[in-house]
Amino acid sequence: MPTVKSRTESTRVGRDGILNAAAMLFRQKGYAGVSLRLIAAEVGIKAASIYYHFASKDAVVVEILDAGILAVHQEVQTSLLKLPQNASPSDILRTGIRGHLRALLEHGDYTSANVRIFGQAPEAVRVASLPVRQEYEKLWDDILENLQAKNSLRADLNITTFRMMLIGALNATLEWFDPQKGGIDELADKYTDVFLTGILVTNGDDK
Amino acid sequence: MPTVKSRTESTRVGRDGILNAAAMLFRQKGYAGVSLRLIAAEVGIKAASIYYHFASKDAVVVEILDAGILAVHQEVQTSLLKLPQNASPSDILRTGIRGHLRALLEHGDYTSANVRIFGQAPEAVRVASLPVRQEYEKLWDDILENLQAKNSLRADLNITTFRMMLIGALNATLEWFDPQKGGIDELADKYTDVFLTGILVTNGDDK
DNA sequence: GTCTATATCTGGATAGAC
DNA sequence: GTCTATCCAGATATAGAC
Repeated sequence: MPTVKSRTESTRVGRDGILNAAAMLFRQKGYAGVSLRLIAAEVGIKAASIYYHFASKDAVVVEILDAGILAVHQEVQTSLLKLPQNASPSDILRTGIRGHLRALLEHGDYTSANVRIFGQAPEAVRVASLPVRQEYEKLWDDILENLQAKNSLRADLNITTFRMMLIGALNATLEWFDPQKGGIDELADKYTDVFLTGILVTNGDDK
Repeated sequence: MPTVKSRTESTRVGRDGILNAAAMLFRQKGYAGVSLRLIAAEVGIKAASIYYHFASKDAVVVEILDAGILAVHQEVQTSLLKLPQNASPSDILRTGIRGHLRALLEHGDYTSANVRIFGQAPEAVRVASLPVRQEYEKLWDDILENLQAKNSLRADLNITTFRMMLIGALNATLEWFDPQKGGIDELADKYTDVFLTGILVTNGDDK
């Protein structure tokens, strides 16, 4: 797995160069749409050279999937840790949502590739990347359960279902988000507002 | 394009049989993961025979994409038309959401295939299926704009952004929904509740 | 660490028999 | 309307030179 440092520097050579190029291509074309020849061409080497660094195409894919989840996990977690102790439930959710969207839409070839190709990858690949995935899900479950225990979230809200709804909605932005038409933080605010208080005009607001 | 009738009967022969088999396979394996040989094997014919019915693999894909959107469109639209004239904003949204989820999760090889492969298909295929897609988006925009004009939705809600959030969230259920663990209508209710009024405990409810 | 060369397989697509 | 046979491009992967 590439180090966070080398990845943010978008290394174009060696092992990390292969992973960076592969992540970008998988994000665009999906699992079966990317060949080792294509990855190699992007890096500037020949396909056979990839086998010096990786045992197979799927070995490359597994590393990209794991790195993608880890990147969102870290972004969300460190954002939350920077919050003051007395942060409100709204602040906590807004910060988590913003962190996820930033990791996905801002510097996210690995994260985006994960969202795009997880569902199409062979069974063995999906199984191999499950543990890292489930840890991220647990991060959100913990956040949400904490808030519910403090009576900040509705008692009848099913945390597991809402977590899947939330992550699904956030990941879906990948299909249409255009940085030209609006910032990530503005988008995070809009999503947070809907999830927190919904879209209905509140009855009795103007009484 | 197959007729609705033959599609619900899951025809296994001829032109419609090819489309049915292809839709099921594309849903599972994505655009590049499905070969004409695989489709043919599923139907019980040889790959070359597909060319009697279709000009190319992408011709098959385009028909599946269009049929998938049309199926959701019709399900949502007819559900809404059955509502009484005095249906509440909540009823309208709940009905639309339930219709979309039913089309997607219940009898939805075409609809599911659309969600899965649209993003991976070649440019030409995506362009070809854009008009039908945009018509469905307009259906939702009309619903939402009507409600906002009646002052039922918050005035500051951006309809386009919310429509993308809504459809994205609904489509994402495809990745994890398991009919063994809960019904579609219950899921639709949970999603509707969150979208309508959010997840926060309302301040002042117990005053 | 990357190359050339190659083995083996599978992909979309076409020609022509039946 | 489906078949067999085939073309050719592209896929993963391996062997061995440099």
